[in-house]
This record gives sequence, structure tokens and C-alpha cells, in this order.
Amino acid sequence: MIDPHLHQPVFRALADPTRRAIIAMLADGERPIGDIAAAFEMTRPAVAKHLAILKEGGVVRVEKKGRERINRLNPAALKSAADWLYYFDRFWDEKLEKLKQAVEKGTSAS
Amino acid sequence: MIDPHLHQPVFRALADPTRRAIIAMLADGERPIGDIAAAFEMTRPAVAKHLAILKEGGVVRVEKKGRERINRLNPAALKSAADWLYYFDRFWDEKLEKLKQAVEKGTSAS
DNA sequence: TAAATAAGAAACCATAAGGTTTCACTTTGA
DNA sequence: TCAAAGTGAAACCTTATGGTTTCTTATTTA
Repeated sequence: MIDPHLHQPVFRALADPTRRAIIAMLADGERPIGDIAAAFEMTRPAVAKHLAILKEGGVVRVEKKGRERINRLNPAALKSAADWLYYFDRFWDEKLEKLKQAVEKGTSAS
Repeated sequence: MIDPHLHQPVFRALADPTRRAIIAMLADGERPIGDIAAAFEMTRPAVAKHLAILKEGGVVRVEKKGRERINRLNPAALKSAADWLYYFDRFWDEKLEKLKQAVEKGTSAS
């Protein structure tokens, strides 16, 4: 098993329910911080801190656009956490494990 | 997307690197708390707190056995977190997504 | 039965986390 | 050009978190 510290920034980003909700929201489309703060009935600085942690985990990226900062989801970063969990697939879903092995071998399945 | 609070106990359990290391250790085999504390060079009460949080998330279960308490991994609880992350599969791995759909349809892939 | 082993529980401590209010800085638009 | 809009940043507060030491309880086993 891989060093658990490697995944820390991502798992830390995922640890808070508000941050997971932000991830879900950004999966639907990019948004400026003001919109997010309004949606969660939370002050903007509070959301800014959550976004900072999400950025540390690479889960969210920002793009300056005039006076706005567009926050965009970077789902690839979530793969790091998913990969760690995938290791346990074989314990609860042997069928999917077989399929994954097929993918790794390059076998077509569709 | 599902209510992020439902997953909170599991994601909280996963948030700490020591707890993820404990999960990895228990995946290799059940162990009493003393063994875990020794392996991590940490006091037993500290490990006890981590185990309590892991139990709250349903990730670890205990069985009394004489004067020992055997801690056993319950990988099914991890599925809750994995399922949440699976939602983003389509963003980073379209091929695996197709395979999963194939599984759901009952299509053979091996 | 008494010592050793395994563990739970309580009290305590330092720091991290999550939130707020207040103030300063850019970019836009009337 | 100057007020409004959108944001960043600093200071502060409360509670959660992760750890320790100390003490007690239960089970072996010599």
C-alpha cells in the first residue's frame, strides 16, 4: 500500500461536508466565489478558506477573469483518493475488480 | 448528488493519515490495539481514539476475545466513500465508466 | 492467589479547523 | 472619474482534533 501521506491533501479536502458540497456544485459548472457563498449562506471569507484547501488538494483551480475569479473543478485530483479506495474493491466487489484487470490488460469490453 | 452529510463519518475516518495507515494494516489482517500502537510508535490511548473514529464510520469492528479486543476491517463501509467518488469517474476515465455500465447491464467483459 | 498483561477512561494540553468582522485592493460602468 | 461590485487578507474567536500522562478494571498464568 502507498504512503498515506501522499494522499493527505486530497483526503483533507474531502473531509469537510461543505467542501464536498462545493465539489458537487462545481461539477455542475464553474462559479465565482460570491455565487458559492450565496448558495451556502456562508460568508465569503469562510468559502475562500474552503476553496484554498480544495486548491491545495488540486481539486479546484482558479482563473482570473476581469474582477472575477472563476473556480473550476479539476476532477483528476479526485482520482488520487479514488485510487486509494479502489484497492479495497476486491473486498466488496470482486466482479468490478475483474473488469479493472481487463482494462489494465487492454481488453475491450464494449 | 447525495447529501454530503451522509458520508461524513466515513470521510472523517479517512481524513487522517494515521487512520488510513491503520486501515491498510487491518486490510492485511485483524489485530489487537496493542499491536497497532507498537507498529506506529504511538501511545495506546492515541490509537484508541483513532479506532473509535474508525468505528463511528463503520470502517472497523471489534470483537472481545478474552482480555484482548480484536480489531477487524469492515471494507464495505469504505464503499460509501468510493461510491461518492465514483460519480466523478466520467470526468477522468470514460473507459472505466463504460465498463461499469456494462456491468450494470450484465454484459460479460472477461 | 498474586503478578503480569491487555485494555478502557478521565483529565489535560497545544495546535488545527471553521467561522466571523473589518479593512484594503482592482475592475467595471454610469 | 468615481461609486459600486467582486474579491483578497488580516485579526480574532470558539471548538475540534490529536496527542500525552495517570489511574482503574478485567483476564491470564505462574
